[in-house]
Amino acid sequence: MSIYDTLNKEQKEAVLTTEGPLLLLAGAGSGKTRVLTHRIAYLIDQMGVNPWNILAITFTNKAAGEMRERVDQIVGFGADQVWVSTFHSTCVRILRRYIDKLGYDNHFTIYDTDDQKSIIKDVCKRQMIDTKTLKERSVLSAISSAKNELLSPTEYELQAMGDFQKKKIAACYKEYQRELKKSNALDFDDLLVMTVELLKSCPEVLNQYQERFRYIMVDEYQDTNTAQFELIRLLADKYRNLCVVGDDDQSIYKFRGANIRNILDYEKVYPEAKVIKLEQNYRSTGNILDVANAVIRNNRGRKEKTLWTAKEQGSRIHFRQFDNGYEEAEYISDDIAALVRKGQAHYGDCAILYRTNAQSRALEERLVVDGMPYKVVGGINFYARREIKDILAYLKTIDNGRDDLAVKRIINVPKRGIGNATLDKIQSYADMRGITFYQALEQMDQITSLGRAASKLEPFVKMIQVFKAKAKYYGIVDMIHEIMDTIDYGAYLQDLDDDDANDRMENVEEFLNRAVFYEQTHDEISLSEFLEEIALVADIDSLENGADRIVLMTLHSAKGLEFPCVYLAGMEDGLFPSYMCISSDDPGDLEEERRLAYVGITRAQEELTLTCARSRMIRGENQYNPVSRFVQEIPRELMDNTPPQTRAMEPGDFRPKAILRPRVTPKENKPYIAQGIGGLNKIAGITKGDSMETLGELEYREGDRVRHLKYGEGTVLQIAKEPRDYKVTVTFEKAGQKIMYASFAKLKKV
DNA sequence: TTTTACTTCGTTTTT
DNA sequence: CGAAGTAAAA
Repeated sequence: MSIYDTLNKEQKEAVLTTEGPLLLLAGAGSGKTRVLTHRIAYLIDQMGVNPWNILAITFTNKAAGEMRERVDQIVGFGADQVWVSTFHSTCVRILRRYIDKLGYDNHFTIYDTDDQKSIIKDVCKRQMIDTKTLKERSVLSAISSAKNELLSPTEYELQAMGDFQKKKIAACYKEYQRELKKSNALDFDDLLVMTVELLKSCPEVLNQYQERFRYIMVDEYQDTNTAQFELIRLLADKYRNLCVVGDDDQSIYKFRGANIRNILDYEKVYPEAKVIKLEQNYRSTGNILDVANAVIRNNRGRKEKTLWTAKEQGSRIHFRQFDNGYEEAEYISDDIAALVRKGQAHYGDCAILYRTNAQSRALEERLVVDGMPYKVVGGINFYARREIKDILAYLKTIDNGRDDLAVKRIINVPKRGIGNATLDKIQSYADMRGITFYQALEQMDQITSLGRAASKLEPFVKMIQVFKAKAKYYGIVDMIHEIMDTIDYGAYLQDLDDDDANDRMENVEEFLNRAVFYEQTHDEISLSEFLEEIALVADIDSLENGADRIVLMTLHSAKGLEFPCVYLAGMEDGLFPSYMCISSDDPGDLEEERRLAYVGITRAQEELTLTCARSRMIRGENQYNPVSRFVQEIPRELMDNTPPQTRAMEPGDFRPKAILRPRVTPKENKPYIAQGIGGLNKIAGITKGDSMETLGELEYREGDRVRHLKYGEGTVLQIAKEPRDYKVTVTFEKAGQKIMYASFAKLKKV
């Protein structure tokens, strides 16, 4: 009995088909990850393939991590040699080695969305673009789409002939790209574009990677865009051992450039391709599957397949309509509480999915009131938070002085009296000389126009130089401490907004934890590498498996996950499907939305509940929406409740009730912190289940002698109780007086 | 240069 | 409604 005997017929065939192009049409829950990992094992153990020659590509770090783990479990020897990674990390690894061939410095930085925005803002200003008619966001998304389609600025310009608007965008694209290059920076899309360009222009590099990656596997193939497709095609061109796995019914990233044709036309590009369909679902009950099939059936232009299950029919799915979003939230919260009470589920078995991130708020508020443990995935990215970005900008400046944006961000943080006027003077000097902003700073005595401002700049430059020198032998954690102490960041945060200071400090602490984790898990500590790993994290990556908490996330984030109990909230026409795509003239938009519904439904293993509200607060006003058309597509006999027919709104249909419920913001009263990214939900010294308000006792009092890791010994001058932490003032022998947070400072009584 | 008060605008979805 | 950006005042 081998590990391969546990596979069904189709799965087994997929595993044994090792040579040539292979398209795996894997329906939801059909065990595709299992097939992929077993296929890798089979290649290594049975076919004698060198693990070194295998590449497995996923979209998120989480997926990559899981695959890595499972491969490790079943492959006897050499599993760590298999290259398992995301598209973006793969590209970064290649570019770090060879991007100099494209005229970039191998030490490039990666710009995130915020960075992109500030660049494009500048560019638009210089191009004299009226941002009322042509918004920066649209320019940016046009550039992104162009890159996804591998269109260079010049090619885009050619295409724009005669189109006034497009010509403007083309000009922006060109200048935007020039700016990025000047800062030796790449945006997310560039990572792919540049890698493709590199492989196309350097045959010897291409050949090297073709030889290395003789067996290639791509997960979630339906979500690949043209650039990703081209990258894969190039790499696989020599040996043609390309196995792609995907489900056209789960293609939900068109807005991000995903090209559904990549999967639909796979057989045209690879005529010799073998196609295997995995249609047996191991995840959901028969009823849930029937619901999913009934909904997706309404889409045209899909590869025909019908999921089936050997599982029992299970209970009917649930449908409930409420007067407003608050009652919807209350119901879901109560329902989960009841399940848990009856012992039918754990919190961690339950997921609440919604269309837009904004919907999480009402749900969160309710869960907080009811004291339910939960965790929100998504929203504002952890690394996009102000306090984290500040520290990151310091690190980037120290690591790579060419990152103008980072330097400009921190030059007046904390306030040094350096304003826009000064910045502009330095920038124009830099432009004149063709040097970077930081280089201009270093030679500021040459900039005569600066006048008195120079005296404010000098200490800043000195400080960075000291940091740079220390960075040579300091670890990352030490470096962060050093920065924070030098600029007295805690005081700065408090000055900024006393209410938020605590939250922000917690985030900083979590950031430090990650730095510690990085140092512990890497033999060679490199600041650049650390910054790079951070740049490529997605929200979903943080979702840890073990925690017993209700998970809240968007339908998009939920792809690839499964839960015993799933709640789909906000099933209303206008919200889901969104108003945007109902009014769109492209019927494909609605189909994509329907696929999203399909993804949502197929996340459920046992119980599925659909909820909606008659009225809902959106953008500060009440909206009245009918029940989602996707609910109407579900046969009545599969539901425990009959949804009201969708019909046009008439006056007097709804009686909007005054909502008396006091609004509680999660911020003031949160048993579990709900923040963008996982792992965040711990506060030092407070274990899960504790309420934040029950502040632990401190082991020292005013007047006691204490020891600090960095400052050494001192005397506690004052302890002030704050909502979630103690603020301790200590006079240190060596370092002098410092004000710090107890949970952060980790003071020890002596 | 910094702070404050007022206006505007947005919601899909994110590696 | 709330965040974020802009104009005016200090």
